Amino acid sequence: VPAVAKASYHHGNLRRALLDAALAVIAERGPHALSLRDLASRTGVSHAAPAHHFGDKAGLLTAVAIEGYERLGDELEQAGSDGDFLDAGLAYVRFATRNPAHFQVMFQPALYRADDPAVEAARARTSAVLYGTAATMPAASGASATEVGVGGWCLVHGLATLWLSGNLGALADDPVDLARSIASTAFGGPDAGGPPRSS
Amino acid sequence: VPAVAKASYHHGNLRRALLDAALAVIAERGPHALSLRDLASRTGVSHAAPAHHFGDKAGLLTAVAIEGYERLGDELEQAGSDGDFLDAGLAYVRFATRNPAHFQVMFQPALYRADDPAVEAARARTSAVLYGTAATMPAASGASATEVGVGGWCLVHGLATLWLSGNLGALADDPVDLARSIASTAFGGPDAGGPPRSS
DNA sequence: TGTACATCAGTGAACGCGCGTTCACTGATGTAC
DNA sequence: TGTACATCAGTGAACGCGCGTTCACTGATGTAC
Repeated sequence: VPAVAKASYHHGNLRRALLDAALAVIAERGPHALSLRDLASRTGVSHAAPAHHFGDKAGLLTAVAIEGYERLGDELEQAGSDGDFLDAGLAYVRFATRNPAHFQVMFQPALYRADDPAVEAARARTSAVLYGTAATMPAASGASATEVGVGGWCLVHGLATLWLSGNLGALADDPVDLARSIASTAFGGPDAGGPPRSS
Repeated sequence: VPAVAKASYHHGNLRRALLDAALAVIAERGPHALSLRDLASRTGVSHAAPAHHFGDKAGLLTAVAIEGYERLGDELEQAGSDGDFLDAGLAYVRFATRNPAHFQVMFQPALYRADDPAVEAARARTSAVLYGTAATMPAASGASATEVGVGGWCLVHGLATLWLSGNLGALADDPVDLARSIASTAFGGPDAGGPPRSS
C-alpha cells in the first residue's frame, strides 16, 4: 500500500485526509462551521464521499472525540508516570493548546455520539489516568485524591479554555508557563499553612 | 406603555421577547442552533422582524454578550463587596449555571462583535471587579493579586464549564457546593481554619 | 377638538445559496479457481 | 498464468429544506398646528 496514491480513483487514505481537513476547519472556525460538502471540496473529492466513511457529521465528530481522548490519555499517562500531578496538569494544558480542535469537540458532547462505546472507553481511561496521578499528590491538606483531582482538573481546564478563547493572551506568551506559575500559587504556596480565609 | 400589548400590530416589547427566546434556544441547543427565522416563529412574528432590532445574528448575540457581562459584573460586585474573593468565585459559578446561555455566548467571542464599545466596556468592568476582589484575598503565599485573580478565575471558570458540559454531574448536586469544597482544597491549606466542609 | 403628516414597527412575497441525503453508477482492487 | 467474479471506494446528478437577505408595503403611534 503506497503511502501516497496520486491521481488514482481511490484516494488511498481518504479517512485520515478528511479527519485532518476537519481538524483544520475546526481549529480555524469552530466545530459548527464544519460541513461535509466543504470538507469534501477541501480534500478534492466528491461531496458524497465523506458519508462513506463517517455516515454523517456526528460520525465524523465522534471519530475526532475518540482520537482526542486517546491522545490525551496517552499524554497524561506519560507525564504522570514520569512525574507527578503537576506535570499531568501541564500536559493537559499542552494538549489543549496544541490540539484545539480535538479539545473543543471532546468537551461539547452534544456534537457527537457520546454514548458510542469507543468514546466511553477512551474517556473512561483518560479519566482514570487523571485521577490516578492525583493520588500521587501529597495530601498535605487531608483532601482526598478525588478532591485534589477535580480541583486540579477544573484549574487546568479553565486555564486551557480561557486561553483558547483569547481571554488570557495578555498575561503570558505560553499557556504552559502560565499554568505552572498559577499551579504553584494554588497548590504549592511556600507557606501553605497560611492564615485562614476570612468569611 | 402597557406591559403586555396583545393582538396588536405592534408587539410592544419585541426586542426583549426575541432576546428571551434566543436565550431559551441557546440554553437548550447551543448558540449555533440559533436562527433568526426560528426565533421569529417562536415569538409569533414575521421572519423578517428580528432584523429590524438586531440587524443580524451577530447583532443579537452581541446584545446577549453585553447583557451577560453587565449582569455578571453586578453579581460579582455584590458578592465581592459583602464578602471576599471566595464569595465572588462562588457568585461566578452561580451566574454561569443560572445563565448558561449568556455564559456560553460571552466566552465565544467569535460569535458576536467583540469589539463593540458596549461589549468592551461591560467586559472591562467585570474584569476590574474580579481582580478587585482578588486583592482582598490574604496573600498568604506572597502571590500577587493578579496571580491569585487569574488562578481563581481559571478554577471557577473551569468548574462552571465542566459542569455545563455535564462532566461533573456525578460529583455533586449543586455546582456552588462543589466549588466551595474545591476552593477550600486549593486555596485553603492544611490548617486553614475550621473543619473542611465535607461534601 | 380635529386634521395632516412623519416616523416607526412589523409584513409577506421573493430570491439565491449551501446544506444533507439519496441512489444508480463506475473505476479499482482483491480473491477463487 | 489468466479469467471471472465479488467487494469496496468514490462519482455525479437530483431532490427538498431552512436559511439570511431584500424590498415595497401597511398598520399603528406620536406630534405639530
